[in-house]
This record gives sequence, structure tokens and C-alpha cells, in this order.
Amino acid sequence: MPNSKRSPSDCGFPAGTLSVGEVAKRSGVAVSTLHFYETKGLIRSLRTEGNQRRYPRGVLRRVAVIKVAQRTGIPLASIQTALARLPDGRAPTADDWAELSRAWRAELDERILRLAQLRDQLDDCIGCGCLSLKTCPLRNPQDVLSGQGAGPRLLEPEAG
Amino acid sequence: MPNSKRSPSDCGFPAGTLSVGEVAKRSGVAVSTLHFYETKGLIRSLRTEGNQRRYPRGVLRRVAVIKVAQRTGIPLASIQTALARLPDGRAPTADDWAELSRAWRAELDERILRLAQLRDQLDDCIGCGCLSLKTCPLRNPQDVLSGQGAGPRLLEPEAG
DNA sequence: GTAAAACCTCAACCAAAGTTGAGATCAAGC
DNA sequence: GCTTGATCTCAACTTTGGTTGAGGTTTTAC
Repeated sequence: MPNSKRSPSDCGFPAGTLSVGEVAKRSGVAVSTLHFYETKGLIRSLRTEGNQRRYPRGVLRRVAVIKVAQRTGIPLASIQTALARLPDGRAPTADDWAELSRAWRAELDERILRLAQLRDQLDDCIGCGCLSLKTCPLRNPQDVLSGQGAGPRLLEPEAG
Repeated sequence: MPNSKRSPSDCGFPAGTLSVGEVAKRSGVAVSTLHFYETKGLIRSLRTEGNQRRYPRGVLRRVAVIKVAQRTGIPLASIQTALARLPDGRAPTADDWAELSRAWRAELDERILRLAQLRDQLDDCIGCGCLSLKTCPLRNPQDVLSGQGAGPRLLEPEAG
């Protein structure tokens, strides 16, 4: 083996390359999770002669972004798709990231809106106990998803 | 077998008892899901002599409530716990349901609040592209979860 | 030059919330 | 009385987002 004394993050690779353990420590995600992300195409790595992963430091950004997106409720598969649209050769710019943020903000908005609608209706129902009555709008998901004023279409006639 | 001519929903049981297929049709959930809910203790059934399930009609309410709770993002296990606190002998009153709604509304509020905080921070970040910079508050989940003004504690020093 | 720490792959397992299918029984209509 | 539809149980499979462990290699450190 011709590679003798080398630092863990820099054994023959461009300066600033990180081992999986270092990425784990600095990003706060487990090594196993990084492996997992790699199998899902969310991150990529180079390999040393000894087959160990070496990450460009940009991976820290990527992982941070993945975590943010996850917290907004976006599934990994969608995150992967979004990340795949980032420029391939160069490192992403602030604008590239901002573009992603914008898209995800929209999705987040959507989710918040839906939950707020649900809350308002739950609100209406608390006072009257109508959750147990047949006209309760909460009984019909369709109403919640597509406009609040729509005529109630019941899922269950209940008591004929 | 001594049970000769009987209607599907009423073969020897109190009037208004429902078969699993009827509950499925009227509640909009699959038969398999009802079975599943039963194994999880979310609903209960009586059995005919032939071992088929018969539900009291109150089950429709219960299923409707389960679905509402699910839409607010509450896991089935928690729903089960909540439902288990309903009165055992008598059918739940409007007040009983309202009590549940109140609790779930609080949880829903909490979730909305968290998402809104996340959105606001994402908002701040879109303009400046700071998602890629080391001071971005989004990098640190703790900040988001426990107060917005807290000093940013970084997950990753990034670039030493 | 050797021991320990870090790393590798691959497979199995976990939880949640169900769905699907096999093989058997029940119930109802003609 | 027989066929058809509904139901039964039980096990296996699905997806998402990972974790855990076995068995083996690499790298680092003394």
C-alpha cells in the first residue's frame, strides 16, 4: 500500500476533503444516515484507494439543506429530485440555494394553509360538538382540500 | 347452525348493528383498515355466532373522529390513547367529543406554529441566500424549536 | 509492528399505517 | 342445495427514513 502517512480528511485528495466520520460530526447526522443518503442519491462521494469515502466540503451545505427541507415535511425523494437540478460541475451559488428555498417555501405555505383550514373547522366544531353530528364539515376531507364554502357532501349518511 | 334467515347487519344483534363491509362503505375506509384499527384497539366489535364482526353504529362516529385526528397529524397510537379515555359504558356525548377536539386543536396549533416559524426563517433566508452561509438560523433545529431570538448555535463550523 | 479506531459492505431489523393474498368459512339468493 | 359474495385469520409485503450488527479492511497512533 503506497499511501503511508496521511491525515483522515486528506489522504491524497484535494485539500479540505472530509471523511464520513468528519461529515457526521460536523453535520450532526449519523454515519449510517450519510451512507443511506448516498444510496438515495442525495449526496455523492469520491473514494480513496482503500475504498473509503471522501466528501468535498460542499457536502455540509447539502446535508444542512436536506435537513431543513425535511423539517418542512418534504420527503427525501422530492429533496433528491430538487437537489438533482442543481448545477453539476460548479458548486451551487447562493442564488441556486435561494431558488430551492423559494420552491420549498411554497410547499410549506401550502401545508400551513391546509392545517390552518383544518384548525378553523375544528374550532367551529368545538363549541357545538358537531364532530359527532352528521353535518360536520370535518367529516368530509374533500371540503377541506378544495374550498371551504363548498356544500357538505357526507361520507356517511349515519342513521339513514 | 340454528341461525337461519337474517339480514346482514342484524343477524340476532341489537337493531342497527353494522357489518364490517357496511362500516367500510359508510365511513369510506377499507375493510382491511377496519381490521387493522381493531388490532390497534381503536375500534371494537362484537361477533356473531359465525365469528363475523358486528359494530354498534357509534363506530361510524369513532372512525370519523379517527380520520379527523389523523389529518391533524396525530399518530394512531396517540389517537388510541385519547379514545381510550372516552366513557366505557355509555355512548360518548357531544361534550366528550368536544373535549377531544380541544386537545387536538392544541396540538394542531403547536404544529402550525412550528411550521410558521420555519417558514419565516426560510423567508429571511431566501433574500440573502444565507441557507448556504454559516450563520443561517435554519442550520440549527434547536433554535427553531425553542424560541426564535436565541443566539445561533451552529451545527457545523464549516471552513474552520 | 501491532493494537485500536475508523471505515467498508451487506443484510436484517424497526416503526407507522396500512395493503395484498391464500386458504377457509359464513350467509344469502335462487 | 348450490353458487356467489362477504367475511374470517394469518402471514407477507409496501413505503419512508433510517438503525444495528456481522464480518472484514484501512488508517492511525504508539
